[in-house]
Amino acid sequence: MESEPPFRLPSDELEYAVLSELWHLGSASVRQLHERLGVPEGLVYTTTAKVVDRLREKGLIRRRRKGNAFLYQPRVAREAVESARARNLVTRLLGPAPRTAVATLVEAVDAVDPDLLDALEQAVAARRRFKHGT
Amino acid sequence: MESEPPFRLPSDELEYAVLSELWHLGSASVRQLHERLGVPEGLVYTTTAKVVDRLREKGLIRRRRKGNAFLYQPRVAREAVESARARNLVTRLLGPAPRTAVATLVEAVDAVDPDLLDALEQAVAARRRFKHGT
DNA sequence: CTTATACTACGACAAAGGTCGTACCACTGC
DNA sequence: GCAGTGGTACGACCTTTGTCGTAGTATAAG
Repeated sequence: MESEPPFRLPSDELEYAVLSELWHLGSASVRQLHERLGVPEGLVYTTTAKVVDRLREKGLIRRRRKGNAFLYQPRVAREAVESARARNLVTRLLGPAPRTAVATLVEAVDAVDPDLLDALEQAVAARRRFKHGT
Repeated sequence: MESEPPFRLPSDELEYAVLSELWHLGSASVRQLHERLGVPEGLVYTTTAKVVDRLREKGLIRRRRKGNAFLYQPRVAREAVESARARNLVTRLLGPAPRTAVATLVEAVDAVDPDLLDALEQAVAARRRFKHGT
């Protein structure tokens, strides 16, 4: 049993990237976020600002004034959002044939980075230990 | 090296579900697809038809006349699309900290169905054998 | 106080997908 | 041939996200 999370998931890449950056930095202005994410992506300042704004609408971040600007910081735990996100993606992937899908998943992980096969194995083992230890 | 796939990925749930059903059935009319997917979802017939239409626009399925209606069938291999889809999702999930993300991924899989931990482990082993054998 | 500068607020538009509704076409039975 | 039934075509609307542009606001410099 588990109640619904009190936030709306950041739906796509840019939103998620901004939120991630905020988790990383702890707190940041739109300017900072823009320099780190918007500029490399060739975006205009107000685009970044808009995304930040929408994250705020979703209750994922909060802000406080700092001089003429605002400083933003996450309002939700990284772990909570990432778990939800992962479950979301995994649920989509696993369909009516989970075992086949799992194989495809492993191949995909391997394709992205072969070293992750080890990480995957270790993570499974760790998860097992965790479950037995509880 | 690998060239881009000659199709646009089915982006979201319903589109993907319809395509999956087509893979399953081999070939089907809109009516059949609607009975299997649209009706359970409480959708109207033309909604299903529209989705089928868009899949055709994307080159994912083709059709031939059958009486007054059409029969549709997949135009792309299930494996190809599913691999691309899996890589897509995995790429999103793994970010700047892949190892952490892998752990989150494993937890998500376990959360969806504990039995899949075994499947995951086996898939990793199978993947290893496959790589070494090649 | 005035002006330049940086920042915010917010409206606008495009693309995708989901969802319908309507209008039109084809076959079937009389 | 003509009506009825079922199928297709397609336009329309809504929501979400990415993307800007513009206008207004607050601060800092002189």
